[in-house]
Amino acid sequence: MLKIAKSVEYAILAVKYIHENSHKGSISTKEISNELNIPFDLLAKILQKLMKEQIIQSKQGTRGGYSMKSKLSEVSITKLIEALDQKIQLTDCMVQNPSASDCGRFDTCCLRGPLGQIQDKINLLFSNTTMEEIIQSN
Amino acid sequence: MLKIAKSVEYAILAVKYIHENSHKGSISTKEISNELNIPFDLLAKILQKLMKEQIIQSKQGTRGGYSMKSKLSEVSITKLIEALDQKIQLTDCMVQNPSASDCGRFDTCCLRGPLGQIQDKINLLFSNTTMEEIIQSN
DNA sequence: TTATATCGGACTAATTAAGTCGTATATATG
DNA sequence: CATATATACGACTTAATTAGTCCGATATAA
Repeated sequence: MLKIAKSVEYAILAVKYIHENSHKGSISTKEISNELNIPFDLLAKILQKLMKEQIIQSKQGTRGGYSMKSKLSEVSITKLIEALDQKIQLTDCMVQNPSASDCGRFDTCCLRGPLGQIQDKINLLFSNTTMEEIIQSN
Repeated sequence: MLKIAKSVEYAILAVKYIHENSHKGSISTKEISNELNIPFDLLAKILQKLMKEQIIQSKQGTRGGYSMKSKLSEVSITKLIEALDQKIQLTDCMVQNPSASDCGRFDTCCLRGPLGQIQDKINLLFSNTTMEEIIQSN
């Protein structure tokens, strides 16, 4: 219960790897995949999404690969989560403007209030944790 | 991502219902199932687990059903989660004594530290929220 | 021109979560 | 004491989600 997506885990590990090997220039998906034991195709999709959000930048073609674009201190876990089209959502009815189609018992739902508060706090935990802190803590 | 189990949702709703209808005596699974639109068999299993943990008590046979056993203020969401054999676990490697079989990259895993801290705080959020507060907030 | 990369969508497999079924046991009531 | 109505509990099936794979296209250094 309350698992974060594997793609988010992989993204954290990959960003760390790219940062720590930045002296080498562009780092290929293949290298990261091999070093971190992350399925190549899956990792490729993840890196492409991080690139679209300008967290990393890419260079195509031979000797291509990825390098950091954003500063580590600006890359929160929340930023990674959003880049990967994921979201923190404790229940089906915890959406922006919930309607009866989201919540089986919309009118009498006693969960949105208290769980909403918890969810907000969880969101803060992730948005206040940056890649800089994660890398320093090792 | 980060969804709580439906069984936990149902448990919260059911405990609320049992409490609010305590004047009627024992409340049957059938009544709760009908009123809250929760699948009967699933709800039955949930209530049995809550009973084993003494959150509610049961009376078998005709006119049987469930009534509250614990005080609302003593029933935290964490208590419900545990009664339902669920647990808060952000990643596969966030277990008590992680080994290489839990964590694909055990030695170099940079997630257990920072995510562990977040997980601890999430645990607190759930253990500090009781059914009393949930019911009052409506 | 070729080998090596990223790009990006469609598809499949695996895992987990949700829900169902069957049978046994308990008990109030006519 | 028979019957209807409940809980008890394990096994099983189905649905949903998540993870992982495949394929063809484009870009580019050597």
